[in-house]
Amino acid sequence: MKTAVVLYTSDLRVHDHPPLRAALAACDRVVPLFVRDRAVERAGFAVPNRLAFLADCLADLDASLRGRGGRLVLRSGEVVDEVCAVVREAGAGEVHLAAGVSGYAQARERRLREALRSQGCALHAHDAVVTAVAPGALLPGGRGSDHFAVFTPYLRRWSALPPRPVAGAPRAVRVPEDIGSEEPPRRSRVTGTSPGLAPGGEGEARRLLTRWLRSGIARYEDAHDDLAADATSRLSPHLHFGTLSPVEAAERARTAGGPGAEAFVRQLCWRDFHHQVLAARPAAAARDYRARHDRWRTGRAAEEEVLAWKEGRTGYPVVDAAMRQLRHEGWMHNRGRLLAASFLAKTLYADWRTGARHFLDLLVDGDLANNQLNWQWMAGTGTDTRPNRVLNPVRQGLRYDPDGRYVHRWVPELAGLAAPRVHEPWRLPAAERARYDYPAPVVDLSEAQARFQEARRHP
DNA sequence: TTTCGTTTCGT
DNA sequence: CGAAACGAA
Repeated sequence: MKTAVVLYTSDLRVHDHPPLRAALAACDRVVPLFVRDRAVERAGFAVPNRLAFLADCLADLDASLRGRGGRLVLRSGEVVDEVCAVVREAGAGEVHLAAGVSGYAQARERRLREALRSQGCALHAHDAVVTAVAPGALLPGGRGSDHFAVFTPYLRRWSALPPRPVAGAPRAVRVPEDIGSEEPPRRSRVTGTSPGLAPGGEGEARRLLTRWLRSGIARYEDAHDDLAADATSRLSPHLHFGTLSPVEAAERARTAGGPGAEAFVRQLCWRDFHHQVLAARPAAAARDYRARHDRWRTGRAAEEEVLAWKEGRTGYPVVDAAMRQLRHEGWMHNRGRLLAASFLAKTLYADWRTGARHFLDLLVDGDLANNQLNWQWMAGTGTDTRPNRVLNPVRQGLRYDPDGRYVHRWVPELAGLAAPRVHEPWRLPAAERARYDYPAPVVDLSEAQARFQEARRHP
């Protein structure tokens, strides 16, 4: 009787799950294991929004496994210790998991492999579980480089790759009976979550994907940047927790076809792109990918401005709308992320890490690779070789929220003010402006622009 | 085969 | 500015 452990991390599903399939193919019994990792808590990544979403995911995964005759085993502690303990209890000869990209995930895999070897247990890390294409599977032509630094050539190669076949969910999962498990966490017990937080779980992910492909994706190409249209897939939390397989999402989108599908698959490729950058440069999670020698503003004034940004009261309506959506939903429209990030890093000229951290504190899809590298892209320290792009929040508002509906939704103080004026309320005559209980701009745009250009001129 | 210079282009 | 591709050497 052979037994395997499947360590779940960011892959909380039963469909299209190579580690689970491999374990079932090789062994009679499998222990599906999730460890609430103390190291994740120590790093401050176990935030309410994601803990609540995670609770849904674990409950759903447990239910799916029970429907197949198994169950999910839940532990908490140091991940290596807990896996080793379960391996011992189950007499397992192999452990399967999805390969991860972050420095932490890479170290975890290394430490796990070492610890298990001394117990005579093998570790199998599976590619193309967290991403559609494994980091390092595609490399640029010229020698020396271990990753792509430009998206377009990466997309070309990524698109030409034959996709890994999508694996179905297993019919049966036989789990040894004497392996103890903790109670799964309850979503309702998590405090401090965003009121409009989306539900988690693989079932929800699959319903969302089906609905998206049937009725949402068709207008994605035209409307994905329209803040009020809210025409994005909202699949990001499911991709982050792995309740949805990126391989399956891409495959089913390609089958659905059309320009919307192509634009959506392109976003899945962006996700892989950022993962392969982080896998090759794990330090980029906390340090400039390209040093631009920025002297980010510090001190009292800057801190106050950053606080106004976090609280959605910068006086720039579309920025504030985006920041309030983040607080309320634990999610933000992608266009909102871009303009909010540009505002912090370029207009306020505050350290991108401060903004990235705030996003990770609230985003239900808060993903190290996507979040940190998109922030770096916007801050001009990322892979982009043209570091001086600044998004003007007024122009962004006029362009991506032309009728002001997004601002009206999230900044109700301005609900009575029509576009285009809603994007620059400070230009209202003083008497009229006083009717709206809305702050004046924290900084002047042209002053901010000059300050930024000046700082970049003198490294 | 490998290295180097040139051209193109970048969410 | 600098990555990537490509063709010349």
